[in-house]
Amino acid sequence: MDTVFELPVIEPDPTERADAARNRQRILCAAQRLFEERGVSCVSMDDVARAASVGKGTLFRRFGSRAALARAVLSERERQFQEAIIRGEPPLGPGACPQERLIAFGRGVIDMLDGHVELLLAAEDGGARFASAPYAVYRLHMTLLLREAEPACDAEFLAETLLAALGADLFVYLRDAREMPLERLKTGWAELVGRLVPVAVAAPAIAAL
Amino acid sequence: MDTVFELPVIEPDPTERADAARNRQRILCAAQRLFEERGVSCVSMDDVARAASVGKGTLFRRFGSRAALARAVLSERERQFQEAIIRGEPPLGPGACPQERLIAFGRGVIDMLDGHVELLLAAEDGGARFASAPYAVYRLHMTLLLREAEPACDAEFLAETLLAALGADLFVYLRDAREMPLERLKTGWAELVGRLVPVAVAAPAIAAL
DNA sequence: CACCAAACCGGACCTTGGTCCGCTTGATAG
DNA sequence: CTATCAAGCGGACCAAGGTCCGGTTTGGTG
Repeated sequence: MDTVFELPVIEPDPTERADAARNRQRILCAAQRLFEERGVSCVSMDDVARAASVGKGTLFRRFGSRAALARAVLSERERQFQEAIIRGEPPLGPGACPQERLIAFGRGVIDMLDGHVELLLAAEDGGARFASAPYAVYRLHMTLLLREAEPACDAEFLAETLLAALGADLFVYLRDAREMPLERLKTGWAELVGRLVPVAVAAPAIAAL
Repeated sequence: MDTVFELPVIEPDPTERADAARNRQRILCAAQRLFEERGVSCVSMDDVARAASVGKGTLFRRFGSRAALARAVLSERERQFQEAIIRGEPPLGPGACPQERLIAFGRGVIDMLDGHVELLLAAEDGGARFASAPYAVYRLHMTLLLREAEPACDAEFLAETLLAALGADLFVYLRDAREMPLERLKTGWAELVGRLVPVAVAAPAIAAL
């Protein structure tokens, strides 16, 4: 029952006018630079517009919201991570047993969080999290793995709740306020997954492409 | 190893001036009324101030932020729930085995969410969630139960991640966007807990829907 | 090239959460 | 009762995300 699915690649609308494309690039570069220079939370949308020499209207026309801009800046890394999940090496990619893949997935997300919390926090702002394309991919990925490992469980629900444990807001709280070291978070994730799904005894069934 | 602890009761500062107390009441009443009438998300802080015949400065002086105001409006129900947890009847209160109490706790939270999502959403807005007094109580409660049921686990970490599964934003997404019925969420929670911690004595295994 | 409609641009403008600060008032001391 | 002054008050003000719309650009068409 393994579904074939295309990951929602962000294809750069070919009918986009030249000036629009140029402005998109300008905005993305300016945003990335400013975010690195001053920290995401210290950069306003006006700042970005000004740095990109573009009107505020243009900025919002292109990206719709601050969260979406953050996502756009992250999109390349996000794409790489998805690639590693879907076609990469085990244990992250296909080949390992579901439990191992789930654990590897969580470790990967935690690493990404550790490197780009601010950006991810901005990207998940408001209700933006659940509506985002990456979230849909992660959700599907986890659902399939859970279903494979434990056909009797409510995989969809468990996937959502497990993903909640990998949210940026929780991460920043655990890391900064509760001062839990990265390793503890990763070990904790592994423990969580380990208790939820059994280790696969033998044959890793299908390689989900 | 059950720790005695005082729940952080919100004691109404006795040194508060008469006019201050009167304004607090006015604000709380107005807020509650407006929230019910028009829905939390359709009520601005200016609206509340105006309805309470109070300056905006006063409003913020008393409650500090929108999230804090929402929490204040919720505080009575919150207090009742805490009371039920700490001194109430089993399985929510003491007396039942940890697993049963954890399941009952989740069901209770889900019921509260179902009744007051908007308010809880506002209360958890921003990073306000993890800093709130109720969160600290829930966290402690779950940590103690987990530790009791499974001394070898990282109870603190697991408590945080399990609480993430009971967040208002996730709930509203699952209920409204994913259209999962309440019963499914409760059953899912029970399944999650059931897989994480063993049953105390004789055991009805999980009845996965 | 001349023309046109659609797409795009930019910045003025709106809303809203939150801050500031000069004025007012309640409680207490004398 | 009056003096005193910290606590409280209120509304002008600010920042920042997001919207609107009149003017401009682009790219295709005759």
